[in-house]
Amino acid sequence: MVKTRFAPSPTGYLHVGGLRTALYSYLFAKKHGGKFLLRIEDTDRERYVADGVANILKSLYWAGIVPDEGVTQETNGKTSEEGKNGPYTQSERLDIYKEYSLKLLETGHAYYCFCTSERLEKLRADQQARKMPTGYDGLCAKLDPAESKQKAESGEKHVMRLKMDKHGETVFNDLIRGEVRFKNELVDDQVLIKSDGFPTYHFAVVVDDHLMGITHIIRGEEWISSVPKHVQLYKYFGWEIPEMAHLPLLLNPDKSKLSKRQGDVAVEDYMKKGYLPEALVNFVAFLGWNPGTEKEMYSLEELIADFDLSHVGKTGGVFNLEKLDWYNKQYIKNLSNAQLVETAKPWLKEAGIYNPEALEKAVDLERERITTLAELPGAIQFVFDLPGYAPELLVWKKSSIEEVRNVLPQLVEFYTNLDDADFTKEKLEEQTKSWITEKGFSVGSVLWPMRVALSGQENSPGPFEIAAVLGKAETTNRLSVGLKKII
RNA sequence: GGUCUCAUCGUCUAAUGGUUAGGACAUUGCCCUUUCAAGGCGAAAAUACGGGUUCAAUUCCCGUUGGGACUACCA
Repeated sequence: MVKTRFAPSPTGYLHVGGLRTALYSYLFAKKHGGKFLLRIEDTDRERYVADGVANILKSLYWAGIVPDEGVTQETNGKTSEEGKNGPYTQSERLDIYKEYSLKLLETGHAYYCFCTSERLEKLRADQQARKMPTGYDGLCAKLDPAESKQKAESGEKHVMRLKMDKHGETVFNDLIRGEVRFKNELVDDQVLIKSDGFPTYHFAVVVDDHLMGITHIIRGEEWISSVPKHVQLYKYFGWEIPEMAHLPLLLNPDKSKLSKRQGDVAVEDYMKKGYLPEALVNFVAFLGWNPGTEKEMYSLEELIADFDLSHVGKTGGVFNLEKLDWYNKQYIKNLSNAQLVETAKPWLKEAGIYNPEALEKAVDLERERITTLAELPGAIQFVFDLPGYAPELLVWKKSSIEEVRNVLPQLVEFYTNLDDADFTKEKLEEQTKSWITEKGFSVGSVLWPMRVALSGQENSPGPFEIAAVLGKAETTNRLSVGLKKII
């Protein structure tokens, strides 16, 4: 059975690139009827952020990417675990790494290293100065194993390194790039266990992926050059090597690796700005993948059905905000009024205008005009509070103030005589337009001042839609307010 | 510097030997129209360069150039 995993480090937030990696892993697993696992790689104590895990989980669940196994989130938001291969947080698996590292030591595939960071730095500086490839020189590999074991056990500060077999080359088949080969002589004797007793990524990832039964490793391209070390480890342990797929990176507009410096990279940022999860997921899925057809609106379910690693491209994709905006607009447009009010609840509440009943109609006025949910309260504000506006705004460019003075009182009178039941968009439009014809006015000379009087804005939805939302009393009231401004 | 890797409109991409090189976003023209949106119909816009292979190269091979990743007791 297919089993994939996403293994983030809790360094603060979920990066949009991470979201895409998680999404592809999730889609691939679901597509093949398999399982998607979430593991937390917190072996770097210096970069650890306290609520990092909760944060990542929150973003993932928001996007609809729910793990079948590993670290999960309960409905109350609490973090928990699911599955029999745990613990799924690396800092809780230290004894496991120790056990396996000792096995490597016994078989002579690893060795203790007592080199100081000063020596390592100097070594590297020398190599760089001589324009040589950098890497550990293997000094401690020459130590007598028994002696070195005693030294380590007596408490001398040490790390454990992989004794890399430098002969030949490592060849593997990447599901996205095809055959990739590395000369083993250039592969470093990677540190496996750090001096603080924690494993490095390279060691933990191999042990965990094997123990947790991962069949397909889908991860970012930045890992491709460390594959030889991992392959070596698999071979030393006699384990089966999982399939691997290295995804191209997400890029800034200037084509550099997507970074915080050039815009928002946290999923949380987009959440807060009022992007819908469906839009972000759809957008991010298409950054590097396409179905090979011209369909581009995809729900998560549809993605699962059509996703295919063979349609994942090899080139890095620029994170293009304009396209994301377009997707967001599409998804907002497709929401029902009730759904729109509900999904925009946090922003409406913050603006102090959350009231489902009153909002359902109002929200419909602006749905095609907003890009994000965060814009909604500001956009419909005029429905509740008529903004102040300059009297001149009431005059249409092809009309005159005299004409407004003539038209507006008659319009107020006309609307005063209508029934409340006439205040629907359709009826209002029909009746008003025939009234305009009857009176011999030009359409714009009536509708422009009407719209401005009702919205207080230069740009707004159409006058009939607004009037229908406002109702008879408020409509005639606002019309009268406008009239007073120009008398 | 070394290793790996990538290269189609501004951006995301389709086309895996034969197409007027297709679509989407963005840009832009027109229509609709009381404004802004939305919508409809158009336009402009790409195979990095140089060699091969082939009757035929976006497509296969080599080189050049350019980009990116990695090169930590970070992931």
